[in-house]
Amino acid sequence: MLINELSKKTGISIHTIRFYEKSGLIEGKQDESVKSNNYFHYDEVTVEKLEFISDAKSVGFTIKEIGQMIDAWYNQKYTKEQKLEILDDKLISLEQKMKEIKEMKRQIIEFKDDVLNDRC
Amino acid sequence: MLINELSKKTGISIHTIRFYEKSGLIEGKQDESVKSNNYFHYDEVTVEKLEFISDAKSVGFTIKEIGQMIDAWYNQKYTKEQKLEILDDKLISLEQKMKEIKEMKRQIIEFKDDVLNDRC
DNA sequence: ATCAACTATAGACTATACTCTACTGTTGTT
DNA sequence: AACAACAGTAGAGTATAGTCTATAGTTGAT
Repeated sequence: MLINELSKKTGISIHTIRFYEKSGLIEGKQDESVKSNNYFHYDEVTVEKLEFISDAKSVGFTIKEIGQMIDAWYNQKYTKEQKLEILDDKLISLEQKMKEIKEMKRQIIEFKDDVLNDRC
Repeated sequence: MLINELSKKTGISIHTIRFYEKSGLIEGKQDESVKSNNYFHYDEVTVEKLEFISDAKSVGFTIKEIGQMIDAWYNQKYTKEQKLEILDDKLISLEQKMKEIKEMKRQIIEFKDDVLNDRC
């Protein structure tokens, strides 16, 4: 599919998709047999990746971290051991985020309690 | 205390503290009786606020959102009802973040499984 | 053949959250 | 009095993550 269809499928703007491509997160390929244009074609794996990017961004991962994860899963840039290390690293950071969120919840509930009891 | 001590106590740089002050998150006060300088003085509540800011930032809240929460707790800018609404709103967004993190964990564990079983 | 809709590239612009520099004035110790 | 260490303001610079504009060429329907 071309970029317009990819954009519609994922809900991510064409500009942003191009930005992700420049950042190395995704990659379209050009049809060598067609010489009249240089249009890029994208496959279902790219749709998957973009969905993953959206999810990963919303939990706070940076483009760089997301790129690492994508490389750890879809590419052959790393050895099996390196891939597992990267993914484990991300799991640990998610655990950390979980803890911080729980603590923040506790804190806000305390704030609420103070508001309810006119202690602030 | 003066800004240097505040910085050392909280581990937040003087520049960043000034940035937070300009952004309206914290507020030092000047000693009216001293005319020779315009040094700002900070209290323990400011230390508390800065610690809260650090925590809130690391769970992904923006300066704006953090400002709202601080206003909801330390200031009289909002009515009791508005304060509770703001805090409840933040609790909901934390719940949402938790869900997303759990889903991302599930996803990464799946990736790991694929790596372990040579499915990618 | 024309024209809207699409594609690509390059680069400018924006928002957020800092981070640093320049400059000036104050305080405290020697 | 001198001077390092600290204080303030103003504004420039940086990194991240987009977002938009300009320009030019391509495709497909009429």
